[in-house]
Amino acid sequence: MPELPEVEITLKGIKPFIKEQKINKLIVRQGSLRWPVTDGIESIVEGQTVIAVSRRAKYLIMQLDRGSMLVHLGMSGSLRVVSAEAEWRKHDHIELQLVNGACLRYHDPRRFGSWLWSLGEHQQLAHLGPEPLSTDFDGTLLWRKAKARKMSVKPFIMDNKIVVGVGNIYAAEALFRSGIRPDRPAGKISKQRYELLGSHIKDVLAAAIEQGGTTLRDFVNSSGEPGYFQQTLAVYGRGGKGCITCAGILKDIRLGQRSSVFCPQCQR
DNA sequence: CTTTCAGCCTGACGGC
DNA sequence: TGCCGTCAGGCTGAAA
Repeated sequence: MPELPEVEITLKGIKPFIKEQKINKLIVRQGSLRWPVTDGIESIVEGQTVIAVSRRAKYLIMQLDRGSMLVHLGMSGSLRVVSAEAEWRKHDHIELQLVNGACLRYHDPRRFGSWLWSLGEHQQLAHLGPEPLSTDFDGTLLWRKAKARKMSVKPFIMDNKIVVGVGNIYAAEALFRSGIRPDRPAGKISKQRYELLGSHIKDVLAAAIEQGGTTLRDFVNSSGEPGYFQQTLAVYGRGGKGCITCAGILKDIRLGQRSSVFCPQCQR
């Protein structure tokens, strides 16, 4: 499922094909996504040029001459560069055709993603926390924001107002690498341990980007290939199996309605 | 203010 | 074999 690394992989893959290219046509076959695709978006974007493509949190932003398209891959979405004649597959919902002949297909079985248009700033981007891979983010910031918070540390680091882009997979992995139990109250963790957690969040996200992202079921990059980081996962999806460090049995608990796997021996 | 939780959606999987 | 219930997950907005 696309988290920050998978969105970054997608960005890198699509950018060369669409940057500075003029839009020939946008086709919306299924506009019923997480939010309805902006009404009339097809005629709005036709003839405009893609000035820049970027990522903020798990959103992709395509900046046009006037206004921008905001794309979210939800949980099962992917964007692929295909040829103009490529067959439409089941769950291909949107196609962006460029004048240079490239086509971008948006595929999303669960339809939790979105594809929105706005002339100004998108509401979705208004109240986001810092980017985890930027210098704006570190363990000290986590420690400062965690003061007096009773929430468990795992849902805390997954809160977009604290830091963006840390989803269930990478939260679990970063906590394991840091030796911190996911259910420890956020406000009761030392500054020193937060420094460790902050750097492990950066490391695990950077490593996942290098491996092409994590593919559990749906994710493929813009060429249709899976990522390889799942081979590196120490705890996510391994509840009941042996810890890679101490061989103890990994525990699977629910925090904030999310499955949270950890090692009771290695994580305190 | 903080925290919790329903709802959106499809496909995979287990039990019967 | 097929039907049904459950789960997975990001994000929002309402409720507590």
